[in-house]
Amino acid sequence: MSAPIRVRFAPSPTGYLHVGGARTALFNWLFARHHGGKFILRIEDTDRARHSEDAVQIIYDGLRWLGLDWDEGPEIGGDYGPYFQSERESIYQRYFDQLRAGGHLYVEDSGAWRFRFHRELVEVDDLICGKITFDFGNTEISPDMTIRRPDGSWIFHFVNVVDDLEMKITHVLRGEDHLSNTPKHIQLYQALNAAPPRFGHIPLILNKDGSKMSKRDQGASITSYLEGGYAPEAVRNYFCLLGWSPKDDREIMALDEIITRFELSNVNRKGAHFDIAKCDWFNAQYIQQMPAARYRELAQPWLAKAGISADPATLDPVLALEKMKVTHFREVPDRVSFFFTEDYTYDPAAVEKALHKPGALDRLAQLAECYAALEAFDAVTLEAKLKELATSLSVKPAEFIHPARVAVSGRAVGPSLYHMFEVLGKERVLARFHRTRERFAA
RNA sequence: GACCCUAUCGUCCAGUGGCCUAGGACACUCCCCUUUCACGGGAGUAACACGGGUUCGAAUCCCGUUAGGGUCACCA
Repeated sequence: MSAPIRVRFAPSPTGYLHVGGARTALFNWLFARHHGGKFILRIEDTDRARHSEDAVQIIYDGLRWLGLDWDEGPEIGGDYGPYFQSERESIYQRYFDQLRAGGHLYVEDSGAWRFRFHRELVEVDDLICGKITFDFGNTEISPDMTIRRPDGSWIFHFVNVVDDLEMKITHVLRGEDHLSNTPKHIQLYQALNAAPPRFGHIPLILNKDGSKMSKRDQGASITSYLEGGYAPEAVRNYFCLLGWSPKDDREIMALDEIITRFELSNVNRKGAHFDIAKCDWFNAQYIQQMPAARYRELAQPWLAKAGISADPATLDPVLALEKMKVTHFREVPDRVSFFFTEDYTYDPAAVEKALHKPGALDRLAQLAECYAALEAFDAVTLEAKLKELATSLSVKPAEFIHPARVAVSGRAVGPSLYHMFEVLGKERVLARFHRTRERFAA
């Protein structure tokens, strides 16, 4: 309890960051932040052939996008580096020699080094799963494990333990897939005359149907969220609730509240099935509640990609119009594109239904005339005037509304008509009415 | 195959022996709001895997079965 808490996320640079890995990183980060401890990032690149700059970058990008800043690790430094296993050769050699001197190792004919595992009962006191006893007493196959290949390179189990030891990791929070390896890791610590850290195994994330989540499955890769138009705060909130619960019915929670309430004892032991629909709901909720500046910030890259750029004063009123309807930021450009060009396209079905109706173009002319006389051009006035006009001509407001919507946006669906008018402004609205009448006359 | 973990609505969670004719959320259906599309509000469908115990009483404790997952690599 007295030693400062140190946890780590130790991914292998495989070219993508799996949602399960990200969630493991998140829980480690939450645990560290909750206890005022350190969160360390270590890159496990012993398999040198697979190491690439891009692969490492994907990990950094994913973690940073989720807001998981590391206190020690690549690009940050720290007192226990280097933080790439490929650069820790001399450390491994030292521990290897210690193990060898202690008589814990033997060589195979191939030249591979194996660690001699004691065939006994090993108890793991897991922070999440509780006390678990592994019986290696009468197992048929050898529990011994290779720790070094004939070519001198190191195997995961060994370097992982050595690094956790060297980096003074106090709590190892990792995926449940490592639970069965834990007794072996514990024996490695014992052979090294070191006290093992505390372990906590987090249940895995599966597909919604319960199958294992692989790279291609929807939502499996963190990159897919960056590219899918998600707000990181929303995705992070959803991930927090995958396997952890505050034990009341709160779901949308500020990060501070989650940090305060995050306890390992509240982490579930059951594997979670991933549901992208709920993740989408979180995203929509966050977007709805988002301040205009943040909303603009997240929408801007998507707008830029669609060739739309404008200053905040112009952008914000337009963006506000559709904010309540957006689920993913990628939808934004299409929803607002007609505000930024006079060359917007007309949806044929909408034209057929609203403009090719007998008298539709006349309604447009009448409404234009009415609006042209207006001083104020705000939504409230616009609505009142349109309804007044309809009443005076004894027609339904819809007779005006539908043609006007298509005239001004080219589509049958969109923002509230009057607010759309207001944002567009009198001049552009009247011009669009006029242009539409000319274009679809006769 | 051996060892280990798990088991409440389709999904995520609540429930730690009586407050449970099992609660919330997503999704789905219907209604209201809205002369667009959404948001929002309301209602509804829907679960304690099975079998034995323990107990006055079990979703909650124990055992077994079944099912799912994981590990047994010179992958991490």
